[in-house]
Amino acid sequence: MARPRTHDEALRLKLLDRAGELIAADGPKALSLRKLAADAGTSTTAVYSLFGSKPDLVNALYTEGFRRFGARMAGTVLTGDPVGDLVALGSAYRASALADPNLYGIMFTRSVPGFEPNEDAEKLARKTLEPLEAIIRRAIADGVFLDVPPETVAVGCWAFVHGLVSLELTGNLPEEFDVTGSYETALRANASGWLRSRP
Amino acid sequence: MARPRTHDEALRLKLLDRAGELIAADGPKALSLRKLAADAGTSTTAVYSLFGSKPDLVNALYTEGFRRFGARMAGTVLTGDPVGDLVALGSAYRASALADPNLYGIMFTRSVPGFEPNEDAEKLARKTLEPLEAIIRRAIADGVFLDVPPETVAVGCWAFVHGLVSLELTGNLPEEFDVTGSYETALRANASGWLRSRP
DNA sequence: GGCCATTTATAACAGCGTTCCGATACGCTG
DNA sequence: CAGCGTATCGGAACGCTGTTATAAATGGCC
Repeated sequence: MARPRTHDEALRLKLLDRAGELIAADGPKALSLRKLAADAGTSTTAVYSLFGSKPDLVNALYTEGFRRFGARMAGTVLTGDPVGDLVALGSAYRASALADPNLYGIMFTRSVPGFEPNEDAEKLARKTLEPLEAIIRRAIADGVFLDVPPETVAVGCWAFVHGLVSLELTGNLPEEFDVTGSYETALRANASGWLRSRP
Repeated sequence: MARPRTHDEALRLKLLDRAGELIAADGPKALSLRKLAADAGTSTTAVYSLFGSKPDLVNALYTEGFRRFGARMAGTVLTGDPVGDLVALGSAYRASALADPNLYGIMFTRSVPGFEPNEDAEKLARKTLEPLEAIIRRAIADGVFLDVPPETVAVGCWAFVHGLVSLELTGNLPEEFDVTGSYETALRANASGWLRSRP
């Protein structure tokens, strides 16, 4: 019917790879379609026929970011102790964010102006929180956590780690503050707040 | 010695006001020096002699944002009950963010690419958290909270409200999630995690 | 083999932050 | 009061951005 892409899927991957590198190196502001196309040995219009627009390209990065992130979350080994498991999940969350801070910015803090994830990408993003919700539902059912809506607890835990991580990444925390040293203590305190009774 | 500003302080305020309006209306991306200057009836170079650069202008907005924010924080009435007071402070924090979400983005989530607050602005920002730290120091000294470094608790509380608010503002929370309804419950749970013993 | 849709590259458009230039207008000095 | 020096201001230009119109090249289908 029509001319197939001469550059094929290979160019698509090359562009995504290079886009990730540019963002990782100098932040989201350094991602320019012109530079990206030049680095990949093509022209800007190729990006447009492959992705549609810059936000659409960022959407592909967003999706890839959540794929990796979801794998880390799902791969965390759990013990059955709700508080301990929430701490473990929180640690994996931070490790994931620190491993690729600029990708984290795209995924959670809208660091690329004008980009909004599409519906599919958002659905994938939401699915990565399933391990968290499973732990909480179980803890409530077992009578270990307070009997409140599970989403309230899940959002509370998520907000806590997201807040800590994003304050850290944006440099809002005082320089002398030792995040790594306080992180688990704080995670444990936050999770303990949902316990029905103190251990 | 030199020619004083013909436009005086009046233009400076006019520019800042209009800049705030532009950002409030269409987000940080809509703040263009050209449009700003045109709206104020002057030219872009005036902005440069008054502020130095676009980031410097944003720094002025940042400072103004923290001035208002600090006033709200300091104006919160406290009762002496640590958990209740932390909930009250957290509510004031969210109210402040919802009142001017785009300003909140400038202050806490680096929503303007290329902007970094200068030292004075950062010092002012840090001072707005003093009411929070006072409550916590008192609660630890009174033996009501766990005996951990106060900064750990303060950052933990701050991270929690910041996380919740920023997830809400960036639209990352599921649409059906009722933030207002869960907010105080979650705040209370988070603060309770630091209690030495359950009430 | 020729049609046709589609990708591709070149170049243009509109916008951005910033800077150079020349003119202007003020404060200080004589 | 005159004039110099200097900071400010408006207009135009520079180099960059995302996006798009135009036109050439290309591979599948009849």
